[in-house]
Amino acid sequence: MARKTKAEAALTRQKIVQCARQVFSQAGVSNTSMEDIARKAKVTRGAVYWHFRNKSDLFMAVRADTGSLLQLSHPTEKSPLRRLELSLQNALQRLTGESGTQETYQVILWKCEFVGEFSPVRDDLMLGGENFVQEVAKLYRTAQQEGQIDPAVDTLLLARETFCFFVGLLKLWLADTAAQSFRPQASPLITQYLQQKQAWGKHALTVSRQKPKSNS
Amino acid sequence: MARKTKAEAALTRQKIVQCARQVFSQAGVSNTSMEDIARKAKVTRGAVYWHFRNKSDLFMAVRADTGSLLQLSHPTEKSPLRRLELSLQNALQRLTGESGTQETYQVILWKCEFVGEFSPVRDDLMLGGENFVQEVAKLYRTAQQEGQIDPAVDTLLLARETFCFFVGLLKLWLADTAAQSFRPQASPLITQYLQQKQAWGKHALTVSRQKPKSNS
DNA sequence: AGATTTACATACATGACTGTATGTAAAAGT
DNA sequence: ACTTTTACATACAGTCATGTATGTAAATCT
Repeated sequence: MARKTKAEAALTRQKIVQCARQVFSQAGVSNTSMEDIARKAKVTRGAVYWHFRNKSDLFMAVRADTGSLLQLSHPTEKSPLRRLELSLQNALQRLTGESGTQETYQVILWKCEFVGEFSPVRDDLMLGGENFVQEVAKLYRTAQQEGQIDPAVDTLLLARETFCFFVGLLKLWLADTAAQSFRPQASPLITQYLQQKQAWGKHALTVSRQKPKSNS
Repeated sequence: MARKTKAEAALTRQKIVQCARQVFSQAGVSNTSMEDIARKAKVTRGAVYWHFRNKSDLFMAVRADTGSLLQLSHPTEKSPLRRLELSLQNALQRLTGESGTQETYQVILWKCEFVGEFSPVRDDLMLGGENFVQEVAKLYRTAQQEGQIDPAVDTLLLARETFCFFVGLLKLWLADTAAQSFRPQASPLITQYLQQKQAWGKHALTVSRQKPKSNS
């Protein structure tokens, strides 16, 4: 019952966040009470309410504690399409390797209702998504300039398509909790998806070498 | 207070389902009480509990009352890729036109926690998805045989990709409740997505007419 | 060293929400 | 015509979760 030092307090706070994430991902956000979390963290509700105003506040902390999957990695890679693929594959690997990340996205995509106090979270997610789309669009533009993808396609639209694809992929990957049917296919899915994008490049090279196109 | 005839009872049941769907889509499943639904349907909880065992039972009824978006339409269309596009576009149109359909999918994709009694629903959704994937894979196979898409790609994997794309599209479409940013782009997104698939066909034709490939 | 704040644990008040039990009048069966 | 269901409305009991108020001992401040 001795009062904790500042560092110890930070630790219990961190533990509460971790346990909240776990319980959320198992029982869903609405279904877990503050006491469920407290019990798992081996504290009382008093501790939880001291660190967080309410459940949605705690939920925000859980999110803030988790890194975003939707960001480009491998900045040294020079091929834009290859870099995008590595980023997506890396996201999958993080999902597999980092249990906390997997739990958080499990909550976000299957175990949470974006209503009331949680609506801002959805908007925030969409904002992050739009950010990702813009960065991917840049990649696609340079790839287009390098003649790797069809100059006819709208790169911004293409980036949105990729975003849709990846959101769906994440959702289905997380749905396959038994890791039986979908998860093994996820990585080849990404590979083939991006191979198609540059498939044009191969054919276009063959074509343009024999018959240059006129600008439209 | 007069007892209702069988037909009238069926009507109140239907009304309860409709109101449940509306309230679910606005407040989320966990956040709505049986009385919320009863009030909206202008009955008491007694009526609701007479027709449905509990909330999850009512939720199943709401789902059963809604047609699936994930099915091929336009069976007369002979071009497989065109048929797929028409099906996806049709799904979007139904989402826009049929308020009940939109509400149900709003619930499924943003306002529901697939936990406990609701876990079977997720599995059922995935099953329906796998069914859709198989049908789309058939379309892709015939398209491939007709030389419309790259013979190198795995059509089953391609169908899963399309499923991912569409799931993500649905989710993002539904997130844009203001119908401002994403929804206007959804239809062109589908169009461009499927145009890319047959882009290979065009180039391949050009190439093969000038320089026939050898079989590998 | 004393005063003050911190980091909780404990206790309390309150309010949903659920499920069931009971009542009831009319419809449906015979 | 009489009995039995039906289709609810009403009433009741009980659980559970929330938020706050209070207590407290030690850490931190001055």
